[in-house]
Amino acid sequence: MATSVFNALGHPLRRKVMMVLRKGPKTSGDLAGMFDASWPTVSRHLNVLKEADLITAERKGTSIVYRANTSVLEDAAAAILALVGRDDGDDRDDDMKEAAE
Amino acid sequence: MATSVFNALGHPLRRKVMMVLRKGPKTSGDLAGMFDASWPTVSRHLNVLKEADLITAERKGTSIVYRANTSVLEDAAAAILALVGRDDGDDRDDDMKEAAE
DNA sequence: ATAGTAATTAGCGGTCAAGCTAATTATGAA
DNA sequence: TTCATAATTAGCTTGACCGCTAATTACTAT
Repeated sequence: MATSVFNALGHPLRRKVMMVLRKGPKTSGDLAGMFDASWPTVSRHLNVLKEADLITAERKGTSIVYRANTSVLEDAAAAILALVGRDDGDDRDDDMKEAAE
Repeated sequence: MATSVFNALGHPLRRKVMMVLRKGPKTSGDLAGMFDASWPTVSRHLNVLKEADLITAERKGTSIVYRANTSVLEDAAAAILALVGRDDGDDRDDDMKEAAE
């Protein structure tokens, strides 16, 4: 869960998409036109963001409108802050060997 | 810069290392013993975190002590919050086609 | 049905991340 | 020096990611 969010944000173009989207919804074509990458490439980046639940897609006639899902971004920020100091205890202890205390 | 931080946090084991390290410094051996992964594997994960400046390494006799670099985590959280709403204007507009307004 | 536009999916080549074992460096002790 | 321990680096395989072009799906309009 957190993994997919961080990985999604781990690409500059995808962060830029989030920056654009937080100002308002945009269609795939709008976004594809904003970057140097080809349309299919942008489309796949959008899919990565969607899989991470960072954006939502809604068909609007012939276009598909994308919107930022700010609550997930807030969750991600909270997860980092948990790493910093305050223990909000996310992150399951899988593949941990023992109690690690 | 932000890319390396997000990618570093994009692996569960590395987030767990950060969770452990924020409670206090640990040697590579300590950390290697906590996870199911082999020692070299853990070592490389530590290196990824170090490259992202999320941790620091200091030789202490025969061991190497790792410490969390909380300020970088705070920066990462700030970067996400910038994505959420407040415009602290990180993230350079590389590979952007135009003004995108 | 046909044509046109919007967007994704398929497929390809190249690169990079992740895991392992084995080999190597580095330090400390005898 | 020699031995033992700590940790990384080297080498390998597997699988995922990134970017492209070409092909395909989805919808609108005529």
